[in-house]
Formats: sequence, C-alpha cells, structure tokens
Amino acid sequence: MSVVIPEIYNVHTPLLVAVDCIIFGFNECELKLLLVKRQMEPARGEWSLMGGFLGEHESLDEAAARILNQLTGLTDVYLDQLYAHSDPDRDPGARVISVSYYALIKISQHNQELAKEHDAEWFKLSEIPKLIFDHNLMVDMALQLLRKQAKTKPVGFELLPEKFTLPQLQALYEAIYQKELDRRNFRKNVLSMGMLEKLDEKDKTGSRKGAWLYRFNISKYESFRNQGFFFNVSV
Amino acid sequence: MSVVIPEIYNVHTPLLVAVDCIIFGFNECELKLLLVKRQMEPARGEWSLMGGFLGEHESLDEAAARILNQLTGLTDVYLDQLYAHSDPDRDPGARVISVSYYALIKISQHNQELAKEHDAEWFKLSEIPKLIFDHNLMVDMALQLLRKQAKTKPVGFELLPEKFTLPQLQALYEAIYQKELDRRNFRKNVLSMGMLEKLDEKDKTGSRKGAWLYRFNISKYESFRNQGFFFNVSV
DNA sequence: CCAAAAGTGTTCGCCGTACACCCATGA
DNA sequence: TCATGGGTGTACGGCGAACACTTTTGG
Repeated sequence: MSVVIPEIYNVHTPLLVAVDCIIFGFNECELKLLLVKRQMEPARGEWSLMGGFLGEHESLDEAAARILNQLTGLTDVYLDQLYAHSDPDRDPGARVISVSYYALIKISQHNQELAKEHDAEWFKLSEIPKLIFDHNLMVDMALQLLRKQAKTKPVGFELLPEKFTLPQLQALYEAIYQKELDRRNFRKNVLSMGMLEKLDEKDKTGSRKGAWLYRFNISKYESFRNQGFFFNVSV
Repeated sequence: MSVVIPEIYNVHTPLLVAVDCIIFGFNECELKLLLVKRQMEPARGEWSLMGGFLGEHESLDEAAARILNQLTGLTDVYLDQLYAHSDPDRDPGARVISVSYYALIKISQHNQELAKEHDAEWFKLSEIPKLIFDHNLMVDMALQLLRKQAKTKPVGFELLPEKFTLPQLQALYEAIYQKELDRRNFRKNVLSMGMLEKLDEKDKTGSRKGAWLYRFNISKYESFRNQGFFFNVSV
C-alpha cells in the first residue's frame, strides 16, 4: 500500500539533517573531548566533531547512537540532545541543520582501532583547536549543559570506571567546574546522599596508602528519586 | 558564481523540518496555552500547536518568530528552543522533524482577530485536550522547562503586563508550580533581589485596598548578573 | 461596620563553608 | 624515617520555612 503525501508537504523545501556528537571523557585528572579530522569536503582535514546524516528511518537519538558507535565501538552510552543549529550559512557545502548531542563515555572502554581509522584524538578541554563551522559553539553549549547537569544528576559517573575512588570523583568535579573543592566537604556531601557503595578493595595506583573503591548504586538513586530526594552536589 | 554541492551531500535523504510553538499566557490566576484547530490534512480539525515549515533561507529561531507572529501579531516575544522531535512515524503525512519552541506572551497584547482566523483558543493548563501527533509531549516538556527556568531566570515577567502587583506575581508563580506560596516569604524573596521598581500607582481592581504596582528593572537584573548575582525565586 | 485582600517581622533549623591534624605505606 | 596522598570532625553564618495580626476601603 502506498502512502499519499498530502499536497501541503510538497510545497516546502526538504533539508539535510545531520547529527554532531560532543564526546566527553575523563582521565589523568583532565576532562577531554574526542575530535576527528574531517574526511570529506568542505573543510577536509580540519578538526571537527564526529557527525553524520540522519537516516531515512531513524530518529535523531538513534542516529547519534549509531554515529557514536562508529567512532568508539560503544553502545548504551549516555547521550543527551543539546540543540538544533540552523543558521542557513552554517555549513558552506549545503543547507544542513545539525542537531548536537553530548555524550559521556568511559575513556578506557572505547575502541582505539576505530578511533585511529577516523583520525580521532583526545584533546584536553583547555587545548581544543579551532573546529569547523559552528562546532566550537556546540562544544561550549555542551560544557555548559554538563556543568548544569553534574550538580543535580549523577552524570559524572558515566565518565568514571565502574569502580572509582572518592579522590577520583572529586578530581572529576574539579575538572568539570575548574575549581578546587574541599576534600572533607566533598566527601560529606557525596556520601551523605547514600548512593555510593563502599567496596572492600583499595586502589593503590594513586598513593602508597591507597584509596577505597566505591560504586554508584543506581537502584538507590532511583528509589530516592521516586521519594522526591534528588542528587545534589554543591560546587 | 554558482555553488558546487559536494558529492557527499547528495547521497543523503533530505527531510522536511517544521517548527511548533508552545505558547503560554497568564490571566485570571491561570496559566494558559494558545492552541489552534489544524487547517490541513492529515488530522484536519483537531487541536494542535501552532506550527509551520522552516523556510529555505531562515534559521529555526526566525521561523519560530515568524510563525508566532502569524498567530498573535506580536514581535520581540520571548522564545526558547525546546527539543527536536524526530520519531520517523511522528507525522503520518510525511517524514517531518519538528523543532519545538516555547513562547511566553502577555495575553492581553495578542491580536484576537488573527487568533480567530486560525481558529485559536486559550486553554487552561488543566484542560488541554488531546493534541495531534506528539504535541502533548511537547507541551509537557515546555511546562517542565518553564518550571525550571522560572526559578532562576526572570521569565515570569514575560507573562505579566509591564506594570504588575506582587499578588499578581505570586499568583503567577503559584500557577506555574501548582503550589501555594507564603505571602511574606514570597515578597521578602522577590523584593530582596532588588530588581523590582515600586511605582506610585496602585491597582485597585483586585481589592478595595488596592495593591502597589511594580515594574521589573531589567538593567538592574543585567548588572547584577554581570556581578555574579543571579535571579532566584524559591518555590 | 464589615468583608476581603494587602501589607508587615521574627524565630528556628539546616545546609553550605571554612578550616588542621593524623594515618597508612612504599621507597 | 619520611614523603605522599588518604581520611576525618567541628563551629559558624546565612538562607529558606513556618507562622498571625494590622491596614485599607468600598459597599
């Protein structure tokens, strides 16, 4: 059975719709971004966010997940839609609307082979190069959203390994907000939420004494949330 | 000089991109939404958000402003991009991505003739009918965003007349959060921010005694913001 | 004079913030 | 034994929340 497209839809101009991913990672006490060298014209060879076009039968969320998977090999990644960028002249090659997504990945888990194939590299936030089109703006917006969300949602844990130490968690928050935090207050704060599970292991890579490993307890988070108690880190 | 469209852009499917506006207003102590009876197939005659297609040479922001103007006659309205809705089956007539915008207008200022031409009506939030496609979802998301923003940005003033009383402002916040607020705490709170200007007039329509009129002082708001002091209403 | 809405201050508890010393361990 | 990072408790101030009576004036 064929679908009859109503007249009204025909008088309007179809456009290309793309998705660009701002991919955050965290290691060595630094917040980082995964960027690729663009492999197509225009602007071939310049640094760019990983992107692609929306397929005929997929949603934007699905396109973002597909594109992220192409570069990292990861599935089930934290992805949030950011903004639809639509300046008619934003892409000199054609009229393209781009919807940006921000992704938080565990940097140790991504597929480095795939990254190499795409000429991808991790950049410290402080060393982001000039990117094509409006991609630097996308990065700024993503960072703003990350800063907003990390206060009230447990997004930070997406960037850490499953097991992490409190000094690591604190370093992550310090990297996100570019601000030193007080150890005692930070611990009191995050532990008092009752969403962290202390394990019986220590991580001894960071110091002679070693730091206790913790795990984020997502089911406690959800049950607290249902009772109206929300995640809250003060920075 | 003609522009050569690079090959890569040609292998992808162009899509229709639309904009839908969630238009909030406030009067008689109620938060309301301006909805239209859809005048095109599919779903002709059903209740819908005001929408339209993105033009070839305009940005989404421009399209949203144009569409809002068609219905209300207003320009310079508070508009915020909300979300890009992209389920492949969301519009049964064709593959259409819709970017939703939320608008805050002063209900007394819109052009009622234009509204009548579009079969538009104001609905109390509690009485929103079933809308076409995913428009009810858009409304829910807009309300969530409004609730988030009204705490920390002076968006509420977009919904009130230039001159308003503190009881009116409080009623607006009570309508937004569906929650009664304490008069004394509310006044202390909003007055202490130092962004409201007390006028020498009273509004006597609400009571025999009359309530003092105030005006929002946007330049004080901006200078405070530059100093790191932000708008903050506790609800 | 009375009904109906506007206006006004104080108290209390909690949370965010500041701050300094001991602990465990490998080299 | 010492250098390095990990771990711990208390005191203060400010802000949000609770709460009740007086004022004005049109009918």
